[in-house]
Amino acid sequence: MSEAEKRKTHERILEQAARIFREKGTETTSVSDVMQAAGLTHGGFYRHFKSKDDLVVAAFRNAVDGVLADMEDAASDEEREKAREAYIDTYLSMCHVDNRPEGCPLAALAGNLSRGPQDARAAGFQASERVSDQLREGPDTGQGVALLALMLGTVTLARLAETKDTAQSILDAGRAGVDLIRSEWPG
Amino acid sequence: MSEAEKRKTHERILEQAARIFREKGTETTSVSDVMQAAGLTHGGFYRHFKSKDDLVVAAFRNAVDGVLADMEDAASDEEREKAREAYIDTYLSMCHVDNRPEGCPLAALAGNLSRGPQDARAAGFQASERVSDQLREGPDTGQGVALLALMLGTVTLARLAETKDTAQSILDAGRAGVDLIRSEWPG
DNA sequence: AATTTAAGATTACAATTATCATCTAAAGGT
DNA sequence: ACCTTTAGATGATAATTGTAATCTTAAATT
Repeated sequence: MSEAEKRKTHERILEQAARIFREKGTETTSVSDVMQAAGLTHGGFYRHFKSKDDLVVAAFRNAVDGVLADMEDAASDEEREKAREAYIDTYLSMCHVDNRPEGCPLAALAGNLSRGPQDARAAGFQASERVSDQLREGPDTGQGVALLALMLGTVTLARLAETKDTAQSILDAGRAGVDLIRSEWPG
Repeated sequence: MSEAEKRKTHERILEQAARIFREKGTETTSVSDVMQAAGLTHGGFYRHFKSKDDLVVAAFRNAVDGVLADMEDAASDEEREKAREAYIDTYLSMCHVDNRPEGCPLAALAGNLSRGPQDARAAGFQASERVSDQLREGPDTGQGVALLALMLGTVTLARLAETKDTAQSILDAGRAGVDLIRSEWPG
């Protein structure tokens, strides 16, 4: 196993962890589950991470990097605006509601992180700042925060719905609120 | 132990469960933890509930009844309006951010419920309908949904913050959004 | 008063889990 | 070619947990 091979394995563990944690939650997912998803056995885990808590934070960060890439890597203001629009559309879509493993890490894990260890909560907070910072359109950071809060809450509620129809109507309500906040935000 | 005594015990288990589940989450809380908080040992648990999952649902419902009592029991429209205002103020307060055990059950558990068993998710959905129904001010149910989503998301984000100051600024952003949705909702 | 019932305590059990120790084979440096 | 290191596998350990069986005592019923 070369150095590069190890990095690849490390990355595979991270990515699978990011998926499974978002899908099933961190507490109901065992280290063994993650390693198995990465095509490994549980024993080698501690060559890569200090503890499960450590993995939770690293995987969360990895997931955040993934969903923010398009917006943060935008070269021009035009591109950023386009990426932001796409982000919101995707966020408030039925696809996002159904697709937890690749969806917003905050929508999936914020509740868990905030009652977890310090660095987990800190990672969650940093993520929320990065996202809301990308969402805001003016100098007031509050707009970005309100948008993220509304979007996150909307998907959380939609994921409780029993039918696609009700889920969709929840998404529609969230979208109407987002439009309002984007067009009428004071300042 | 009389019949009434049993009901009291049952209620005590429910209330402690509702508190601890909101505080620490359902997966990191054991049946034993709950029974201990109720001043009992774990053995008698199954005289009261079929399973832990059963308790989770019952405790959640109990918690929802608690937080909705003021609004749903309002006699007049004036009282209801007053209760709604108080609900929103309390919801978007630092006290709520700090006080998970007695806070909104959806803010504390929605993420967990939606990936749990059917009846847990169903209970979460019903709760969201009851809350959003109380929050809306007109015929459009969407407004209530948007308000709940924003408030729930706001508290979720505020609970990630490291300092009271940042938490408060998140609450302020949520409040501004709520005001907007209340004053400018279309229709 | 005698009998039955069941709430809650004690104990037991099987499954799961995070973490560690040990083993192996292959990579990299000598 | 030999030695050292280490990624990953296998296996062990100790703790926790959900659930069930059994026991005890006090209430409800006869």
